[in-house]
This record gives sequence, structure tokens and C-alpha cells, in this order.
Amino acid sequence: MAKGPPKPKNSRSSPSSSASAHEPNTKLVLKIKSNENLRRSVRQGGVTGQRKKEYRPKSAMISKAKQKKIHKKFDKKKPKKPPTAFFYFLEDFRKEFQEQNPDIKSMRDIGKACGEKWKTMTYEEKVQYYDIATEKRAEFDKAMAEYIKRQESGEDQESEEDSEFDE
DNA sequence: GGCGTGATTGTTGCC
DNA sequence: GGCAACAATCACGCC
Repeated sequence: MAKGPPKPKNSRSSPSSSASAHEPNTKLVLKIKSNENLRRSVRQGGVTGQRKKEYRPKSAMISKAKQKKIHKKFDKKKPKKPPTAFFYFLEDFRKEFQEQNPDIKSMRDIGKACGEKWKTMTYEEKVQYYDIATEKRAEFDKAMAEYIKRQESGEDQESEEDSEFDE
């Protein structure tokens, strides 16, 4: 049983929920919810100019680079989403993969290989990455809470305008 | 020179 | 429950 398929959704309460154990989830949820409002404004066309309710192929999606830029412009001080466990694994995997396959440098290929490898890994192997991701998420929650606080108190408004002028 | 693309999974919130 | 967005990475292509 211990080696059952990893449940992403459950990974929140996963292996070492060192973070969420400190505070009730509801609090965190509420905090992130507020953040989601900011994101939604972007989603609904605030930046992209179109709602993405329709399913579209990845190729048709707005480029991540563009999204990054847009996001940067909107709130430089906003904490970034922490990488997921898979992304931490991807870092390790990429190093190994490039050592073994120096010819393959494309992240497309690495990503594919990493995805396949990830699927073959046991839960125990993934635990360490889930652990890191959980910790980072706890940090992210804290940072986000502070960020929202500042937003509500209006401290960031000036700096945000500043950042826009900065661009 | 600089910017966009692609490929992957996990997480999370809204509808 | 489903969908959409976003997180990192970086060689390569295009303008």
C-alpha cells in the first residue's frame, strides 16, 4: 500500500506537512483566495485581453514568457508561486539527464523524459520532493499573507505605481 | 540582441 | 468536478 500511486491532491497533506500543520488550512486558503482575485483580473482579460474559458491547445495559449512579463509588470513584489514537487525533481533530473545525454539540451526533450521518469517513480522516491515543495509552499503562504496585508493597507499601491513607471 | 516557444506535472481557486 | 493559470528551465528560432 505504501507504494500506491501518488495522489497529487493528497500531496498537500502529504509526507511531511510541516507547513500546513502550523496553521489551519482555511486561513491559508483565504489568503490565497485574495491573491486569486488579482490573478482572475488578469485571466478575465485585464491583461491578456481575452478570457480563456475555452479549451485551447497549449500552442495557442499565451506564451509563458509573456505572462511572466505581464505579471512582473503588475506586481513585482508579489511572491511567486512556489515550484511543485515535480519541478524540484526536474532540476535534479535535468542535471543527470544532461550528463548522460550531453547532446540533448532542449528542455522539451528533458521535460518529456522527466515526465516519463516521474510516472515510473515510486511514492517514496517522490516524497523528498513533496517535502521540499511543502516547505516552500509554507514560505509562500507567509510571504503572500504579508503581501496581502500590505495591499490592504495600501502600502504597495504606491510602489506598484512606481514599478510601472519604472518600466 | 532580444524576445517567444516548447514540454513536463503539480497546485490551487473559481465556476 | 472540470478547467485555466502559473511555477522553472534553456536551447533554438525568428525578427
